[in-house]
Amino acid sequence: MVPYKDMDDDAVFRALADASRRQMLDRLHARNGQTLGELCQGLAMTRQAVAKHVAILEEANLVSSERQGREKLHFINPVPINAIAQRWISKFERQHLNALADLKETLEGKGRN
Amino acid sequence: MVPYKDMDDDAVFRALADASRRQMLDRLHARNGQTLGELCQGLAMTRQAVAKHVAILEEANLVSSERQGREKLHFINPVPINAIAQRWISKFERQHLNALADLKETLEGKGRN
DNA sequence: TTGACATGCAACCATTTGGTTGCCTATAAA
DNA sequence: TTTATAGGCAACCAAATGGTTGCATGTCAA
Repeated sequence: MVPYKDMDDDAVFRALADASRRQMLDRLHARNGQTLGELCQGLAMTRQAVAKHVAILEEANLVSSERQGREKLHFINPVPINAIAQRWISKFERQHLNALADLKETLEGKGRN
Repeated sequence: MVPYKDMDDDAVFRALADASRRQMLDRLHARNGQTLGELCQGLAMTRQAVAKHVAILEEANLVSSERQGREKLHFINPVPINAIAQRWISKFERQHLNALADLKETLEGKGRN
């Protein structure tokens, strides 16, 4: 509803704070549309614990899901991560920004030669 | 000691999970080298609570500090945030990467004209 | 229809987290 | 040498977090 505010950031940052949840995002990134059962594999915890993590990822809008028959498919949503990277992290990222600026300047300089 | 591993990521992500700590980083970004007392101003919590947050930021290597007389000056360290942005978030950031690649290609194309 | 499978829901538990208060130490200033 | 200021340390507390177990529900297949 409300456009991106700091509260949304908070949910995303907190969702990303747990290594198991980051691993789930990794695995969804490797193969999108996995079921809850598939996400459970390789994680040393019960299915219910995984379901809770997934719920937190969904609340942060990092994962969306779709019920298909008796299965629930999960899809990663890169938008909130993008938003954080662009609006928050890039503030602290002088090196990257400067490197990009330098690259642009260098190449534009070449263009004018 | 050990180069950047996932355990380091974990400390950084968890340090970033708290809104008060992100605010402290914001404020250090706005003006570097603040004392503990200065960092306390405007935060609705005791100095001791702020000191704990600072300790967490220091353990995550996001902030370094230097004792100067009876004051302790705090400095933001952008390296871990850079590292996360580049190694972890950019994986999910197709748009940004593509935009950067496009820019590079465009400008290099100009250079060859 | 009956059984197996995928998921949901709720109660419960231990540990971590974010905060407090109280007191101590060190340095600067009067 | 007092006194005020900046910070450190430790005990304590409530709430959030990450996990469990037990059971219920919905759907596919034999």
